[in-house]
Amino acid sequence: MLRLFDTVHGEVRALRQREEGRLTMYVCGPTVYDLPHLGHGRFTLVWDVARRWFVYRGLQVRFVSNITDIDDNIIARAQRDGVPEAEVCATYEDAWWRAMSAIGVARPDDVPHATAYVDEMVALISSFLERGVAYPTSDGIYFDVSRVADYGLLAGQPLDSLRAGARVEANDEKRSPLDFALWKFNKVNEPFWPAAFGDGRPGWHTECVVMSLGLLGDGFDLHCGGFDLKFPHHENERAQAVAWGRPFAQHWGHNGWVMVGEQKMSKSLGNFTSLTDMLERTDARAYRLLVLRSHYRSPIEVSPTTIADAERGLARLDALARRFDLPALAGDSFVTQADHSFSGAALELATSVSLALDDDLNAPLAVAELFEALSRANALADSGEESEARAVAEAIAVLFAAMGLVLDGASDDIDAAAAALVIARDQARSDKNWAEADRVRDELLTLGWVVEDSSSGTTIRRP
RNA sequence: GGCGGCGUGGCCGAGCGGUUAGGCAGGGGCCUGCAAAGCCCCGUAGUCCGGUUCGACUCCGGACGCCGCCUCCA
Repeated sequence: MLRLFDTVHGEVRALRQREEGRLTMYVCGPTVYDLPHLGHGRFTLVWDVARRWFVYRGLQVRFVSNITDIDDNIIARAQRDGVPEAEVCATYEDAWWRAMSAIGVARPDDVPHATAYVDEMVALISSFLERGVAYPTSDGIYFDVSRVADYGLLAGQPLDSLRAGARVEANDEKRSPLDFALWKFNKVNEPFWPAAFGDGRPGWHTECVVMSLGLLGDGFDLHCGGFDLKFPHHENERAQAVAWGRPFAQHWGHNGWVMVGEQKMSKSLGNFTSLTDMLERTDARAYRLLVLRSHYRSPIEVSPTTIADAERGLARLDALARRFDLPALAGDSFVTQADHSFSGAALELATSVSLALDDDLNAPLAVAELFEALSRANALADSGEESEARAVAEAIAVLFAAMGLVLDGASDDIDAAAAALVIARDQARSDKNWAEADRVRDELLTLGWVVEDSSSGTTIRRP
């Protein structure tokens, strides 16, 4: 049984499905006004792993994640760069999908764009105004949080204590500092949509509630995002759903953030590294492995040291794939356990990995077991037990693929010159001409190849 | 001030009331002509102070330290 920590109840509990065998999940996506950073990489990887694992375990998953393409930050960026808002969105949405593709995050089943749902948002806000749940001020329409009895459910504290902690509010027209903008009236030179209550643009919290309920329907199963979205974003989405009279997400999942030194990586602190930059100097799979090696609810340290650490681990996995000539699985497609049957040691491995991941996505434990199995597979092969070894190695590849990590055992393209050197070295070795063999090896190393000998002769590969 | 989380060996990072986490780095060994890759062995950690217990890294209490949310943020 799949179990997952639920933020509302503060405990790991069964992940139920509204409809048996089908899981509906919504993950809050990015606002496209800048390059994605490592934090975006982490949350997308975490929930991509979750999605893939649920699919592996036999669920039919409908995964929805939005693109926020209207927002104050986008307007500010457009004005700064002197280009239309739509161009800012197009540029950074493109960068987003490139990065997602690079880190192997599968495309959501649906990618709603906020601007395509403005009519629905306007209708919802009108109904809130009619019922007195929302009220206008000089700059927009606000939601009256006092109208939702259990406001603060996700924050884990009652309205009063939230209000007590609220920082000084610039807008004294708001009835409560916690009231949030459903709609912002446009200023000069700002994009707007027409509305009876005043032209303008929707607030962020309204976008997600309309899109998630619109695509997944009442009482969908799982709503995810970073911990920092818990409050106020998710709280406010939920408040609107309550006021709307529609059952909302049944289970809430939140992931931990990326730390830089002792601080959270964030836009406001400016201490972020863009995912795009990192991918230029790192195998994207190393970042996935790094993410998998800590629990999704814990903060992760991303530094040159931890990335290098993951890269070396990855190198061992790839070496296994080369040794057993394992096929590359996953990537754009999903792996399901129904497509694989294991027995013996491979079955034991699959079982313990499943137990780990079924229990609140304990990927670090699963990875530990897989690395243990990696040593076992090599040891079996070293002692000549080829078929046993192969069975374990294949299971390792399948189980990593179930978490979206593709092992790369492909051989590199070897040019004619290098191929000739390999032949020369094999000749020298069989002649026991060690000086010549070493000279040829040095030459290969100089050309950037890693040289490995085996009983069947010299093999070379790129580092 | 309110709420939540964390403190594990050189580094990263899990589970568990008593039996090995795992990875990286380091040391020793096997294999190898020498390497590389691979395998085996090794350090035997748990912020501090109390308590519960036959026994605590694991439960309870306290102290200290750190991080986060309460404002846009994944």
